[in-house]
Amino acid sequence: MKTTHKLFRIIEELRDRNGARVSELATELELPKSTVHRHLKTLEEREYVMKTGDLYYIGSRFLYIGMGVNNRHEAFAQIEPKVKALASETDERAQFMIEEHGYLVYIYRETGEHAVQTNTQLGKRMPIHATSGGKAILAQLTDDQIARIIERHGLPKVTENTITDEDELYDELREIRDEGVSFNDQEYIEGLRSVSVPVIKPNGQPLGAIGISGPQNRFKGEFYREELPDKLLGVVNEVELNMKYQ
Amino acid sequence: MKTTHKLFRIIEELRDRNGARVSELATELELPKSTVHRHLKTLEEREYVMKTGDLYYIGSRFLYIGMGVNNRHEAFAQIEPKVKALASETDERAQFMIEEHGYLVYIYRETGEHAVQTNTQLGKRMPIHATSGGKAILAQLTDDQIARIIERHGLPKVTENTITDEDELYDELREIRDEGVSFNDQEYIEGLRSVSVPVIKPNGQPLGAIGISGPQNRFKGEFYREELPDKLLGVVNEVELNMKYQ
DNA sequence: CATAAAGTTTCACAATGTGGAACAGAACAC
DNA sequence: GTGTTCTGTTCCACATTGTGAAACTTTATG
Repeated sequence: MKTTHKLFRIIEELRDRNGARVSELATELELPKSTVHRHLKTLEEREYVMKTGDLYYIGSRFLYIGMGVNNRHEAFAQIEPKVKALASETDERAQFMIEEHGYLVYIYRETGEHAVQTNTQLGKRMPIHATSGGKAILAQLTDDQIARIIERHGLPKVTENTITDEDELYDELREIRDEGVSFNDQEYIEGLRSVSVPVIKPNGQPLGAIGISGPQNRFKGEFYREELPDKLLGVVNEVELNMKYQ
Repeated sequence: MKTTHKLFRIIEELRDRNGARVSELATELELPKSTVHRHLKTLEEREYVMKTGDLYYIGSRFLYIGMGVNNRHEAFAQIEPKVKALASETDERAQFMIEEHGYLVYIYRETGEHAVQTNTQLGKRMPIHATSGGKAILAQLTDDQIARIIERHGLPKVTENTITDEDELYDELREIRDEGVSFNDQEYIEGLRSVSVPVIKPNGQPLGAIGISGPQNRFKGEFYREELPDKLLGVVNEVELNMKYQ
């Protein structure tokens, strides 16, 4: 459907700017002004876009639709407060992530008070093999499913530590499956480490992962290898039990 | 654009369910199965929708687009941590709201630890005349702008206390303009009170409002009438100064 | 194993979106 | 003030694109 593809190209371009004018979008997307104008007008009519003067902005209607991801599973509702609690207990960044279309996506994210930070990253996609949450989820999938994701996205190198070898990845996933915990040692950002634990549905399929991330100078030794994993395993265990017997 | 309208009807219906099948949407929206199917397939191709089995779900791509509202103004970035701080200081619910298409919309919302609550309401629209934030923003608009909003949405009664009379509303708005603070005494939900202060851009136009809400048994006396307004005015003043001299 | 109900594919048709061009309005320079 | 050059907006003939009934396939149900 070409009309729909054009529509989303416009929406995506609009999202990444802070306010855009018709002709700006038209030249950028190589579409006639009249076409862009018609699409924006329809979006405005539906209240998915806001216009002030000649500038168009993404409307909060998208935020409302986006919050619909919380309807995907009842367990999401109980996970959010648990993520908040983790963040305030550890004063580090805690997050809940899911896999979607072969990416890792942030659904909730909370940072301890001492490093207050924005929610801006919600909905952001990450390369699944370069994150602890992503590996935690991958480890719960069948070899077939894993292979399909690798085929689709490859194993692009992000930092020196990123796992780019397929066999190495499978080895690590086996380890994660055994331990129940996934670590990330600067595989996505230099100096950043993280721990994640997969949340598994009663049917055995992964729902997502809960994780904590922080700088390598704090994330080391027993705290990193024992304390944080234990904390996460406790929380996830609680979530999984509630899913079974609610 | 009929295609786009159909598309968003499908998206909106999908958002309000937890997982929907093609025929379910088709009968609900009175559209042929094949049409719904084609739209969903395009959405899935663009990764705006997720399919597991025969169930379709809203994809996190919408969340990503929705977070684009934060690009609307640089000041949003500094407001979020301030809202968090307000929530943890008061242990009540603090929020940042804007006006859009004549509605009041939640952009950030944080609740103190003792009443941990979800973000689910982000992007939700409220009747502008029945909220303290809405009235705070309205008070900053011209009579013309106010009239246009009232004409569009009316002044529907939500509770016994809702302002449904136009003159009464204008009186209250004048008072808010004088005091710089807006109160809501159970005009939207019985037993719920709130205080809001408008955030005004250097050009005199309102950016939005920051507010705190809570139950009437705690929100009374000096705390409600003096302490909370003072706290909010302090925060908003800081934000407004930063906007001027950044 | 038969029946029903769902998802998917197909295709002829026309309704719908397209985009060039013309028009209107604002900003700017001279 | 006037001409120029940007915008955004409107128009319309055209054909491309989306439509939906029907056929087909797959999955669930009795």
